[in-house]
Amino acid sequence: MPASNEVLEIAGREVTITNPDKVFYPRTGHTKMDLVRYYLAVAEGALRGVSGRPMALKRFVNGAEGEAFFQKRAPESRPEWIETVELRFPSGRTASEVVVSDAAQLAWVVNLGCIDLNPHPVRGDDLDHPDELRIDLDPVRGVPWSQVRDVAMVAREVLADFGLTGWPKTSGSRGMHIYCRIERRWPFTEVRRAAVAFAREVERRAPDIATSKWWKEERHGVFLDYNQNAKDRT
DNA sequence: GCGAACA
DNA sequence: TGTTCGCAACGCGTT
DNA sequence: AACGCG
Ligand SMILES: [Mn+2]
Ligand SMILES: [Mn+2]
Repeated sequence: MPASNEVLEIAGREVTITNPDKVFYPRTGHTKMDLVRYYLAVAEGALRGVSGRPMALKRFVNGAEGEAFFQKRAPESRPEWIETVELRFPSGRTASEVVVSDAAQLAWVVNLGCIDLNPHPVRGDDLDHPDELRIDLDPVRGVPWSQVRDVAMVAREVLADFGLTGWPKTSGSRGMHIYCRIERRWPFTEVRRAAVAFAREVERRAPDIATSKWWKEERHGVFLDYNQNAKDRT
């Protein structure tokens, strides 16, 4: 296989795809270029989820079955059309994270080996006030998808009681996220408090299938991971 | 995945 | 020109 | 402060 790169013209930018023929999905033989094409096909929906939001890069440089690593800081070498925002941590350290808002930027992060996208629940212009409350459903090993769905339906009832609408999506290989748009009015600590209360209420209504216990050992069924709403979580 | 260092 | 090597996170809860 | 967790 020739190792020549592929240069795509996307949204008026030239995006280089390195190792386009590299197999990223050994079971099916799909390549890195296949993944790029996939993301371009679904770009409208993908961008709706990540646009304007800083994101952590989870890089699978050796394909979907290889080990991944997280990267918060945008690579130093990048096109001038890659946007970043500077996050500041309590430690005083900072990180310039990538903000993807168009298809060219999307293809660029996919080329880095990003298979799934991990945006923060904030917009780049206000890093301290989330506009999403995230209900993170993490099934413990062995819990069937149907049970994740059942818990989601309970979550929907609780949301409805508060006049909120949830937008579900798959997350990882077995979980689900339910995103709820909220006003950019509360800091992370307050949004997280709401998530804790929400998790406990779902657990109260469906104790046989849902849990809000932090320790793995104490969990049964589907874990409502309220800490997903803490700062610096994606 | 990539740039730097090295043969 | 080809190969090797180092590097790529951090907040929060519990004890 | 160290560890579990994602
Ligand atoms: Mn999850
Ligand atoms: Mn989680």
